[in-house]
Amino acid sequence: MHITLESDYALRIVLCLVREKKRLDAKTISEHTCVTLRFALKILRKLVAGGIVKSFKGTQGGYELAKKPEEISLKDVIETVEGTYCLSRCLQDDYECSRGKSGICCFQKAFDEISTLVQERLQHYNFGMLKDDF
Amino acid sequence: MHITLESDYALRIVLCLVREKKRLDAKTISEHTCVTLRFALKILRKLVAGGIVKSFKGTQGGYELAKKPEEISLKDVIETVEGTYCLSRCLQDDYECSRGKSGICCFQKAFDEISTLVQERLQHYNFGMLKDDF
DNA sequence: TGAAAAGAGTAGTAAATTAGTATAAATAAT
DNA sequence: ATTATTTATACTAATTTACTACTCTTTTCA
Ligand code: SF4
Ligand code: SF4
Repeated sequence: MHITLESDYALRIVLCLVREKKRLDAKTISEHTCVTLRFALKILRKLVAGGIVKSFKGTQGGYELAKKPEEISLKDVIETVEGTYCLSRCLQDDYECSRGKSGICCFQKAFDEISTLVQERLQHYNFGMLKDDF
Repeated sequence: MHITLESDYALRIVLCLVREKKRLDAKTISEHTCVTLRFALKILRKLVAGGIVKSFKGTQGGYELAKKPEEISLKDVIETVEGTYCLSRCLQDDYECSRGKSGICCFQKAFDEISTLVQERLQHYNFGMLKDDF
């Protein structure tokens, strides 16, 4: 939902793979990104499940990008890690507003509009654009 | 920083005052908004400190708006409760990125641009516009 | 063929933040 | 003076975030 440290780590990890341009093992990625090995492994699993990176087991294993840098947006990475972005938890499917009234409220409409805007902007930035100026 | 339940409650409280158009005590506000009395009192104090509502002590005391509805934006209320809005904690003044490198990073630049956009939109919506369709 | 080097999966814990409460003090109206 | 109200500080509980531990599986290559 929100952008947490975990998303930030995920972005760093993807950028690391973009820049090194070769298969890297989790330990190397961890060192390059200042994310602990265990946490990096956990995040990498999400990125694999999300189709952003490919993994290879065994000796000489590691991780590679599954797509071209310009095909990976900030939104792709963040939403793979956090789920759909939204400005307020009110917009989450399972959230039930404690105020008794039914129907859509004015705040919700505003939050929804803004969330869409944020998603569009996050979609706009991709790793093809970003790779050269970290 | 983010929009939490507390901000949401604050918005409901302000809208309640906008719609009732008269002095209300905390208990009444609490009932109208489905926010517990104690928590509503706490939020009301922040709104008073932020110049959005005025308080009156003693018998027949309570709270009134300190400004016209159209002069109160969603941003005013949210930032009074949460502090300056930002998309990622990276943008907070005191945050220190754990990655060793210095300088501004590409993600930070994107986050900053998007945060500004969100703030502009939150500023755009005010209680003059919203009061009639809750 | 089996040891070593990787990642996968599940569960757990610790830290931080959010949400909410309790209590005592101050103030204003009557 | 009494009562109805807000103010202030401190506290606790619940939830979420951040991170770790342990065990299992897969792959490579001597
Ligand atoms: S934005 Fe409206 S519907 Fe959503 S939680 Fe707040 S009051 Fe409820
Ligand atoms: S956005 Fe960049 S500077 Fe900010 S926390 Fe992430 S890596 Fe660090």
